[in-house]
Amino acid sequence: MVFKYQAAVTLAQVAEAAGVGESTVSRVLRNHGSFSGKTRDRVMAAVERLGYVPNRIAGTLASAGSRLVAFVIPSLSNIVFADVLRGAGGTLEENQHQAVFAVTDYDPEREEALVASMLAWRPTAVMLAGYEHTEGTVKMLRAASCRVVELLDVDGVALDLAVGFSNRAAGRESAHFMLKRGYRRIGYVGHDLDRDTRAGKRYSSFRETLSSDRMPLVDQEIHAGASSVEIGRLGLERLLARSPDLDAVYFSNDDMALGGYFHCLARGISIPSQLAIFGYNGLDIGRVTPQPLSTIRTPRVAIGQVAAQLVVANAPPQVVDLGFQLIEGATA
Amino acid sequence: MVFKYQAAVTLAQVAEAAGVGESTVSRVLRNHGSFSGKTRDRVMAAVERLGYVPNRIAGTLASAGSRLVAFVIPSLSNIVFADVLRGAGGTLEENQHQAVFAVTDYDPEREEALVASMLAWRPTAVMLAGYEHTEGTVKMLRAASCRVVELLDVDGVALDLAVGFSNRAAGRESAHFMLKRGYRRIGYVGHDLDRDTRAGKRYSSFRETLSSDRMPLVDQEIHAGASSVEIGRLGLERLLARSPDLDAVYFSNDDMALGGYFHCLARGISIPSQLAIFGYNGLDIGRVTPQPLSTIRTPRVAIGQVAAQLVVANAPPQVVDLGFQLIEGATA
DNA sequence: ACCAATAATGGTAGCGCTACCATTTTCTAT
DNA sequence: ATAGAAAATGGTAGCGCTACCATTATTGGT
Repeated sequence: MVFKYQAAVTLAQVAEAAGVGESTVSRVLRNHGSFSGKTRDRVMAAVERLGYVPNRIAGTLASAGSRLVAFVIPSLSNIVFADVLRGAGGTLEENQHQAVFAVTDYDPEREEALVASMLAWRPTAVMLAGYEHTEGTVKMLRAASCRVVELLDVDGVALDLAVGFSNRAAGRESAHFMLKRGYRRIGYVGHDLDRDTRAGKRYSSFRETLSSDRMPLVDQEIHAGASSVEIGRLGLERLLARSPDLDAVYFSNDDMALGGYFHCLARGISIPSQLAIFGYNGLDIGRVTPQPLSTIRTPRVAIGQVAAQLVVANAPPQVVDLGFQLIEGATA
Repeated sequence: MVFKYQAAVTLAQVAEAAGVGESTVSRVLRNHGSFSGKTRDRVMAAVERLGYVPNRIAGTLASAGSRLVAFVIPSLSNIVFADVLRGAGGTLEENQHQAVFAVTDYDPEREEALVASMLAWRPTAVMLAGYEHTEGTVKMLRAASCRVVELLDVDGVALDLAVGFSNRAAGRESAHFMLKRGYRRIGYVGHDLDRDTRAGKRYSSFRETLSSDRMPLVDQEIHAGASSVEIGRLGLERLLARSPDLDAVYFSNDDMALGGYFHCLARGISIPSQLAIFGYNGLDIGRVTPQPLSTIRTPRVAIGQVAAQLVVANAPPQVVDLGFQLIEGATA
């Protein structure tokens, strides 16, 4: 048993009902070209009466642009991408574009497959996270007649447009901050660095900065899977079991850091005197904890907005570095 | 200056290059109908060589279904909808469907506009949050030849398909639980109930249950805007300033409850002996706090999965109640 | 070797719309 | 009034693909 409710009304039927030509209906509906007020009323009345909804599939095929913007992002659970989407969403909508998305789960092969499937919709632009893509993905995107925006990173060579900030600089500044505060036995708790390449860039840059200041990373605990509050808590527990004398820990992001923070609360480890905690992202929740989380705030919503603006304005290829802000909270 | 990279390759060009007819290429690409192995190799070689990407706009217009599923959701920042999308995403992808989405910001008028714009893509299905829609939205959806799924609620009359649980039952069970635990002076901290109608249903049902047990709600603090950890903290602070003798507070969701929890931690209010806290949603973070949050866990990912399955299977109209689970944490 | 199945292939009419051009109607200035 | 410009409208060829039908090549059973 199949559930189809009724055949869709077509523009031709509206034209017939309104007693005008198809092109007239099209002009009225798009408010493009000239037509009289009387005609417009007749057309709109027919549209209303028949419940006509334009078919954008046909419209797109007949004209040029799809006004579709494809987002191929690693995860939806990660608030970072939700924020970027939110930022872009508003701007796109104001400019009559529509967002389509697909989730890669941080898998480059899936990204390639999803980009291919997105390109089949002939989007105005494809938005991706970061610079690390498979060869196949890059080839397709180069060949495609659409804009490409790489988000949340500027450390590398962009395909076309890029909007983000430097993850390497974020790692470096975090390290400088912690050293300046006098922490000497620093550890790291992180998640899957191979897949989340931006976290990997922060990590290596953090680590290198410590080393070049002759204060190398004492110990680290890296979980193979995705980041989460729970994994952050567990990671810190394990790290401290091995290296109880750490005086500070750098986390791969705020979710992880929050887990570490909760672990300290539960175990009565006083922050930051016994152990300092530093995160990354600047999530809202980190501002409301009893002690505000020391972290780096990233302009996620703005990244989405700027990316969308560049696309709708068809701006020339460029890299926009929106920077970040170090938040001196109470945990480090 | 306009940036177009190259005109897209068409199926006709592939046919030409492979030395076969257009229909043969189409059959090979869709692996539908019959063709010889030799032909398939020739076609695939040409596809590869030219970098052909099928145009699904054209394909959809020529055939029937768009294989597009439209999500019109209130918010992306709210993890609830991200979870639902994640649940649906996998199933849809396995069945070669694509998710398109738009965000209403809990505004019914925006929902109406967005539904209209989504219907223009002739989606296979439209997924909405809850039962409360404008008259215009309902009219459009009834007239549309696509499936409609209302998510996250089953208290009401569904347009077509519905997948969720009873928010009224959730409010009722929360009240029963708190009464059973012996709390007598119960308060409520919530957010915008007019817009988030599901939170409104939980609230009124919670309140009625208390009243019918002759233990009416003592005080409440309701914030006009969206929910957040910060607003939860602030709400509890204000509520306690007015009614310091409360022994338990019910929050409109876990984000809000977490804010309340942090407030208590910061003020040294011991939980649950001095004040009990009860949330709603069963967010992961609530399990990792020093004291696990008492709350109701909702099957968000499963709701997305089931919704997607019903749509791809073109199941008959039905309401699926996936229930919820009361979590006896340590905060109430 | 011969006929019926069956497999493989090509041609082509739309899908519903927009872009473009041709035509008709209305307006404006003399 | 009347030419000339401007506004309003209609007709129709595609956009790139798929569904359908017609045609040709191949197969197997006798």
